Amino acid sequence: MRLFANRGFHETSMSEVAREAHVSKALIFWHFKTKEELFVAVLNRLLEPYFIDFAEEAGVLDERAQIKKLVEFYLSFVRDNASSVRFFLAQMLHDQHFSEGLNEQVLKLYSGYRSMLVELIARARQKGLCNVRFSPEAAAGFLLSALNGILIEHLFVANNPLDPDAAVAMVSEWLFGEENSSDGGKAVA
Amino acid sequence: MRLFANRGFHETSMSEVAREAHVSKALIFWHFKTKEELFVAVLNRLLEPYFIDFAEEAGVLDERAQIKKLVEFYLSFVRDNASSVRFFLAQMLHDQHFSEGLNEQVLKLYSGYRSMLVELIARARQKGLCNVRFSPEAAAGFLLSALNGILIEHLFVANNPLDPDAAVAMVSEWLFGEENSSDGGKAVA
DNA sequence: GTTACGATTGACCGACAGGTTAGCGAGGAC
DNA sequence: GTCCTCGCTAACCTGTCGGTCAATCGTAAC
Repeated sequence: MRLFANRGFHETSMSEVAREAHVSKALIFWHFKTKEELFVAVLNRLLEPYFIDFAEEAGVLDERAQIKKLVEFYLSFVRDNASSVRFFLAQMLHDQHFSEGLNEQVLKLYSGYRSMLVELIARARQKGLCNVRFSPEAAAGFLLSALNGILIEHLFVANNPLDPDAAVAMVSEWLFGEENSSDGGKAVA
Repeated sequence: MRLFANRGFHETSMSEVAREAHVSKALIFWHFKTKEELFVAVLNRLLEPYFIDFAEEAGVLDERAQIKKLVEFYLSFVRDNASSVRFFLAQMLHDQHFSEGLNEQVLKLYSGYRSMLVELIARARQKGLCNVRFSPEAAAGFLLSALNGILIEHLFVANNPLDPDAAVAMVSEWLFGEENSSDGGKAVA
């Protein structure tokens, strides 16, 4: 996992994997038919932390708090798993047809997250908590774009702290009209 | 260029390059000392279209129009050069220390774009054209995040048209309070 | 104690990688 | 005509790649 994640598929040789794992190369080929098979196994293992049960975390929170928690969760996850996120991003960008299965899973995750957002925003608007003019779908899409933008800025601009709280504050302001004392915009920039 | 851009560094062999170029492999090694040297030459060639002179395009437009043009330009470029953008993104994500020179150049481009945005927003605010509350830096940062978010959605979600006009409309609304008839949010979502 | 079987190994294979080298052929200088 | 250089190539070199295979080890069943 470490080798594949740090150096990618083509730059990692089975001999290296065997050496680092302190087993013979032949043993790996006994457990996994091909290098690709091992790689997709690694992909799936690396993908596991991405599947979390948000329902249990939601609990008795109201929609506004749930949305904020969802956003905060997204950004904290990216912050804490930056290298993994970077790896998957690079993998999907590069071998888009080699890793079709991965693409599929990630897209499922992503659309799951989006639909949660859409539903939450819709309910919030119904309750009058949310004063944004767009449709829930458009608002969620816009929100996701912003989150992804923050994500890639974090990955590329080296010394970027990625402060989830500040971002959540901005989102709150935009979505709920909540004013907050701190300078919300600065962190995103 | 085609081989490296489509398949990446490690998946492209010098023999293939030679075959596609209808020359001998040795000739390539006569012109370029190593495979890496050829690759960075290719990178620089592929990067050329990214350097454009925006000043000439700005002309006599006011700040509001310039900002809109800048945003529209960014998105149109991404739309028209999607595969190139994808390649560079993947390259920078993957070999972040191998392609340090590339990283540097791209970052320079990026910060140049950002500072143009910052300055334009600052001037627009001075003239009272822009009613956004944030500092110009924060506004530009937020805007760039949104643009990057749209970019990666376009790259990953397959059938995503990336309509620059709709995005520009959204930006206008956010930045200048311009209302427009079309449903702006839909395209971004 | 023998058998059976899954786990494990070192030695090995053909293919191909990046890179080198000896030399060929055309053309300008003299 | 001879020489020299430049652009170019076929053939080759060495190392490593993904993958195979016959043989061995450990252990549980009988």
